[in-house]
Amino acid sequence: MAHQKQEVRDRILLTADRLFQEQGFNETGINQIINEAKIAKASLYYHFKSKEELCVAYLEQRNRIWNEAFYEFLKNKTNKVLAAFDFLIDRNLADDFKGCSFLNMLSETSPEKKQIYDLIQSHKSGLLLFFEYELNDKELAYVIYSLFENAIIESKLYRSQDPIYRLKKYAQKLLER
Amino acid sequence: MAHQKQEVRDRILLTADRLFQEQGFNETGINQIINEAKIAKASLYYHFKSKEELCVAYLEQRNRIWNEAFYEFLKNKTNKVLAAFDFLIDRNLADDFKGCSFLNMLSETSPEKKQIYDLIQSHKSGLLLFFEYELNDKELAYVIYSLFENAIIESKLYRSQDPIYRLKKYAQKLLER
DNA sequence: ATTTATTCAGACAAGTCTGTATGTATTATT
DNA sequence: AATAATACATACAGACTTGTCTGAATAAAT
Repeated sequence: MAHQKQEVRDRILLTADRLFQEQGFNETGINQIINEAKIAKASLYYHFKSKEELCVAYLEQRNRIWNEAFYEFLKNKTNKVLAAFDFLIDRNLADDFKGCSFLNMLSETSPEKKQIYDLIQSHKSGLLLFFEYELNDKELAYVIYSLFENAIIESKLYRSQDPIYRLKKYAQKLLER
Repeated sequence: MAHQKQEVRDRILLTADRLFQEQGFNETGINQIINEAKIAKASLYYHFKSKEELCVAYLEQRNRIWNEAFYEFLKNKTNKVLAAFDFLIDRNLADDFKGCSFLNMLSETSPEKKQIYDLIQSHKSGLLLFFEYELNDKELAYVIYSLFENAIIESKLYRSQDPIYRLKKYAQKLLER
């Protein structure tokens, strides 16, 4: 096998990752991806047999990247639950308030695409699991998780970090009981 | 002015409303709308000068329809805050778990479309205002509002009413303090 | 050295998209 | 009855979409 194989495949995925986040899935065409990744169209279809398959690979990669960054960020934090909210602030600065890639995809796809729904579900389940693990209280975890999710959405909608600060504070109060 | 004017305009909006919800905005073409509404393309562009303008009218109408149904549902309920969660269950049954039209649009548009962002913001602000009015406690209202929002999203993602029941129960506990 | 895997460039198919243009027919207002 | 508003059908422009195909070039594996 050519040693460039991974390189080209990765370049496709990295470019798709960036464009899907910046513009959304349906607003990003195959042609734009191959132009910006500087690869031939035939090379894309050599690695992915359809745009949907590329979408699946994208979500898998996104889940990996997000989790790595998330747990890396929380590494040296004492209160990881509250620190999770700070992570959102960093992300908004990095991606200009594009919001959650998985929720964005959820709005751009349909339940018939089972593989895609599954990946979104498993990303969100993993996140909820984190809160459950940290809090040892499933009910409280689900509430904090909801605040966390809404913090992402509201900060995207208003293009402001304020909702995050505010919801973090409310989360803190709930933890203090 | 022809008395049919409103009729045709309404038929366009009603059809767009149904299709945008069923399939999403970007997945719905102008041609499908005019076919299903049984009107001429020129008639659509007579009433709306672009698809984006149709989008704006759609969101305005959706906000009206949603609020009417919402407050009608809550009319005879004693605990309106908790009843709001029951409203979500009804809506999921009616629209087959399509989720929130405004959040769906949020994922399909960009902040440059200011008018659209504004309409989404004002819909969500109105909803938050409802909770604030009912609860007389801005902090609690924002928390319940977050549970409500996440109830919509999770029930869509898992195509299940369970998240709503669960989050309603947690909301109830928060109210009881 | 030969086979196999990978990448390239780009034409092409077959369809979609939004929006415009044309001309006519119907309806309402004055 | 004359004028203006509305609605019609439909062709068309021009750009876009995903995906296929061809044929050659390069690189790796055997």
